[in-house]
Amino acid sequence: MLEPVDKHSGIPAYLQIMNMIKKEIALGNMNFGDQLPPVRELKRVFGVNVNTIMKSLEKLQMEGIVEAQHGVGYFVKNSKIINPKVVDILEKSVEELKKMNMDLNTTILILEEVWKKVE
Amino acid sequence: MLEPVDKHSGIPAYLQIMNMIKKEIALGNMNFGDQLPPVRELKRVFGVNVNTIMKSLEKLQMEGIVEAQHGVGYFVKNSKIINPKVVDILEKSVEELKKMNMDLNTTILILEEVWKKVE
DNA sequence: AAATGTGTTATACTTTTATAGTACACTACT
DNA sequence: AGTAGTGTACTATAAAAGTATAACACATTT
Repeated sequence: MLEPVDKHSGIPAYLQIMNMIKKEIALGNMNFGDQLPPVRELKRVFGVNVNTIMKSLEKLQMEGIVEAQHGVGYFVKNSKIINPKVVDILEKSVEELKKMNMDLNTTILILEEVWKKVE
Repeated sequence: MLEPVDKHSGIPAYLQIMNMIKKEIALGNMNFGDQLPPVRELKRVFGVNVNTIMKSLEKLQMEGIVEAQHGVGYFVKNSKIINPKVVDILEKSVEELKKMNMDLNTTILILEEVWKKVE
């Protein structure tokens, strides 16, 4: 689930953290009302400084995805779980793409391009 | 094709530039042996400084995707064009995903997760 | 030889990202 | 009241990313 940040990816740590938390919520591993691990725990899990955690959480709060309660903790505010069918669709596509020796990065690049054009 | 960098995305400019060039090559819009636009032109197109362009091109060169020729230009060295079927697969998936009101960012998050698990 | 177009390098500066450490404030519980 | 667990705020420091500007070096054309 929550893994240490990749410090060599070039992507800012706070963005990676935001994305991992968003992913957990989208996949239903964290649900509305759930309490997030304490900032000191998150700091340990992600392997970054408290300030970096704070920046991620503050941004997530601005996006309305989590909510802070002083002295208590952070809570999931967003209830938008994705349709399980989404995972099915992607699994089938990924199976085919892997057979064609596609790598993840290139796939994402093409996906972004296709996304602009479709519809 | 080549668009100005998004300075508010949080993704470093040199990474965005690398990705756009990789995409052009993967889609077959740039082919083996083709000359890239001059650095001063790229600077104009992407809306960044020459040094940022140089950083992107040097990294692409290290990855074996382009090659520099001093005083002449940069050339595409990589010939790996993707199978057009890849675009077909993704187009169909994107159509369905858009019907379910999925957004691009969430889709990419789930895709990364699915990529790890499949096969 | 000169001019032009190309890549290359250097310097100084600003902003963003991240680390580290410390202290403070609020809540829940006994 | 006290204490443990939580978030919050502040300062200082450093590293990375990007900008602005200028000069330099190589290749091609005239």
